[in-house]
Amino acid sequence: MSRTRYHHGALAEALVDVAVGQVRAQGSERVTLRGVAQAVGVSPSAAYNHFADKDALLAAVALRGQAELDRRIGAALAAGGDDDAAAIGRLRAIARAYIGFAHDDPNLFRHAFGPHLKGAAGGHGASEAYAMLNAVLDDLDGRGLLRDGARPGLDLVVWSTVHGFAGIALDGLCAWEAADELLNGMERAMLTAAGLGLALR
Amino acid sequence: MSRTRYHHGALAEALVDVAVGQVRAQGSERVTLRGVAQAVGVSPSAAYNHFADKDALLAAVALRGQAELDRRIGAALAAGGDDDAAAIGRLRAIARAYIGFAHDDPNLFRHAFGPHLKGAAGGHGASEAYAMLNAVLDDLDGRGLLRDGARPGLDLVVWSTVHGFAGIALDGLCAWEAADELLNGMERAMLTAAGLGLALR
DNA sequence: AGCCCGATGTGAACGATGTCAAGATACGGG
DNA sequence: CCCGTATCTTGACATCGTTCACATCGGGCT
Repeated sequence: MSRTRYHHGALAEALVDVAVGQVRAQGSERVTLRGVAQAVGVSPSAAYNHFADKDALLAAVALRGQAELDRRIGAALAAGGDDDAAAIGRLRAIARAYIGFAHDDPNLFRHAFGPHLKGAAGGHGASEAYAMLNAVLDDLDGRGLLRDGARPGLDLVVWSTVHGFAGIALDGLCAWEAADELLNGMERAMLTAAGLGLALR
Repeated sequence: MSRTRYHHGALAEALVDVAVGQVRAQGSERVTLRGVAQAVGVSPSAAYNHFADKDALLAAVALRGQAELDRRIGAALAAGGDDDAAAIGRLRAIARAYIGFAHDDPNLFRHAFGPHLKGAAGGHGASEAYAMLNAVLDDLDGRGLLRDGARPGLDLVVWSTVHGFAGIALDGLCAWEAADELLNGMERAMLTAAGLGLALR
């Protein structure tokens, strides 16, 4: 088995790599199957040995986008201490990573949550990011930092809020700088007075 | 001035009408300039007398989508009494109308918040829906139903939450039925104990 | 009123795109 | 060593966005 099988070997992977780059740079609507193939150095129809459609290729790009979100959130949680303040900080870190992805990589973020997900992704339990958010919230609850009865359903509320803000800022409907205001408002709503004191310290 | 000026008169409006219908039915990505022109009964190039681009036409469709959102939220607020329970009900009604738009008209909703907004819309103050949300929240605050210090920034939090849930459900990442859970979670987070009692009654 | 000019629409054409069918080519197992 | 199969190329087709030259309507000026 030589390093490159036939002309390319892992053409599928190469196509997705380049497609991710072009989606990042130009937005998914301006990405062309022919353009991706040419950038890889291969004939346009070669792609049809690995993907049924242009849509199938774009679906793979969407999954890469989801993976990038998981990666960013995982990285944001890497550091941090063990006290209450650090627990609150982890929630902020998740939100900042999520919003930061949308801010730094708008085209890929938009595509990662576009109509191309339907074909491949599982339920919302499939996302690592969602599992990490639940762990952080459980931690806050265990520390008694959440208001009474606030925990059930809070994962969905927080996820929706952060995801929604990212989309709204992405559409230019509000300024990215409003993220601080959003996080403060979120924490004011979900934390006890003690937790709030820590968060605003 | 005859009823129809030249062959059509208000061709621009007719094109947008048909384009809105096709976006609704097929999703904005599958809408074709030629198809819209043919449905109106006009040559493809005729559209270029009224729109610079296909993108310009789609931008007009996006504005129609925003208007439809305003209309739905306005209609949801039409009825309702004057007591505290009705005030809380109006917040729920806004959220349900917003999510209902995404549920009933997924393609138009998605397009209304797509990249085509950048060209035409103003800041987030431009949306009537946003103004109505602020009025409802001010009313709740005036009635003392909001937790201490919760009002500043709450508009952005609520808007983000509802918008985010709509997007997440639209992507199939969670069930539409979770909307109830979301609304309960939101109210648990923002309302005082008294308000909560009313909301859950 | 009658002509003229601008607004509006038509038709044909060009380049680019997604997709497919048929043939060529290289890799890996017998 | 040879052959089947997976892989890639070539060429073609229909469709799409867009443009250009031209036709046609209709209101305003004298």
